[in-house]
Amino acid sequence: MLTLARTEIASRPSAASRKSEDPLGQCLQRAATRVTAHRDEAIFWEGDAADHCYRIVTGAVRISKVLPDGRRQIADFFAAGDLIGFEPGASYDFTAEAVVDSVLLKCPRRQLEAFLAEDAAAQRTLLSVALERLSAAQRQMVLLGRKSASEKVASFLSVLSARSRTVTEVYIPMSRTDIADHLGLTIETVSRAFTKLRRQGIIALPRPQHIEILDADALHDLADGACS
Amino acid sequence: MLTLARTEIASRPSAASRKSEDPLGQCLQRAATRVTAHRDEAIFWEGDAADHCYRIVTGAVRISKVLPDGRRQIADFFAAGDLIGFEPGASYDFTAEAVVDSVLLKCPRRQLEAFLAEDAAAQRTLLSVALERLSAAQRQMVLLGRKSASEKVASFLSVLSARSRTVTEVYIPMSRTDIADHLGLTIETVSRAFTKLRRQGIIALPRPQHIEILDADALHDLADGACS
DNA sequence: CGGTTTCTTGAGCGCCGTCAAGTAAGGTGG
DNA sequence: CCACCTTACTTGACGGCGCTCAAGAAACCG
Repeated sequence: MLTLARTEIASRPSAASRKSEDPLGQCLQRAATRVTAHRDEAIFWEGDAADHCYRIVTGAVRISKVLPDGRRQIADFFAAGDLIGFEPGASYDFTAEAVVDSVLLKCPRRQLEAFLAEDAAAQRTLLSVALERLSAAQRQMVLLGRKSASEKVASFLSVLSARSRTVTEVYIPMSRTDIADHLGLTIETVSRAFTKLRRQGIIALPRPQHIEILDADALHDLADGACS
Repeated sequence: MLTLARTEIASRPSAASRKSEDPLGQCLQRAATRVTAHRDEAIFWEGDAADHCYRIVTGAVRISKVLPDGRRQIADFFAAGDLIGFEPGASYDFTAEAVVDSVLLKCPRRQLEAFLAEDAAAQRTLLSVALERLSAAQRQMVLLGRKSASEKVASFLSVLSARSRTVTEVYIPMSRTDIADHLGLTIETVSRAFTKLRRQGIIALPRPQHIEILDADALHDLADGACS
């Protein structure tokens, strides 16, 4: 089936996803079990005991927090190669759910902790990953706090295209609801922003989950807030 | 002078700020030089070569990113004991400025890197700090993306009081502009939110930079989005 | 005490959220 | 392959929260 391949976001060029800098790989290979999570299925919930870490093999995962009245914020999306659920405390402080049908390696936390205690290089890699994510989180804060709806959507597409294998043709695995909850908007506003970008000739939308970037420069300028 | 003591935010109860879990201390003591930064003075700029790390001795520091047209987002505030400027890449990806006159320990990055390579415990501590900050960043994303102006200000005061030595009387070292840029609001909206909390009897504002929390439960409920 | 900066308050507007309807896409069974 | 149903996305009208512009009040400092 070609569908599975198309539903994947390409891995980010982060340290952990490259074979040559993947000291966690051997640990996970030995101690981990293979699990699957179907579309919209939870991998773990915020507040659960953080007993396991997960490495995404195929698919895509969203991590989110929800307010008592249901308002949701998706902090980030992850793809093949990424590690999730390695927590500072005893319990997960966000919920992780599969965006599309996904396969993961499930590794006991104690096992990973023990491995890290003996392998300084692996620990250093994990520190780099954490710092990289912190950097991404800060960019997302600028987006959420200071960008307009159009700029938010342009930024999102910009990041997605950078992660994508094909730069101009980008497949969007997540729903408009997920995009809205990631950008601090409503689905209607996201949809209107897409339409606006299409009318400006910056993107084409052959199908809702399939965009083509027609003017990359304009998209990036808009994303970086360098437009009037 | 009592003023200096009053202008400090109390240190967070993070791992790195406690003496017993401070393996970085000895490294910094040996290799670091003492520097001062006056109110609103930059410690380093986004894009500069990240050659040094800093540990705050006294005072308070804000880290921020600015869009081309001047829109600013303050990602976080730091206080005595906190380490800033330890970057994943070759250059700083945010600007650090003193909120009040501050004293810092300036340590060459190479020195710290070398120290970390030999001390696994210190590295583990740094990983914990990074993960803790990532967790805080995710909470801030919920705030920026999904909370109302009143909820944002209530959350801010809630965090500030948790970090403060005295729980009910809280000193606010930063300006309304800083608060606004941290919460994704304007100074006018921040001011109006303060007034609203005062009229609701949740806080008192004897002076602009000095608040008293009269109803902690109501403040926390509002901060957590558990109100109508 | 005067000057400067910071904070507060007010009036009006605009972006985005809400509510509602319409349209397209996808999946299922005949 | 197509009718049917369900779900997801798009578009429109309207209102409200928060931004903009402007003035006034308070705090801070020499």
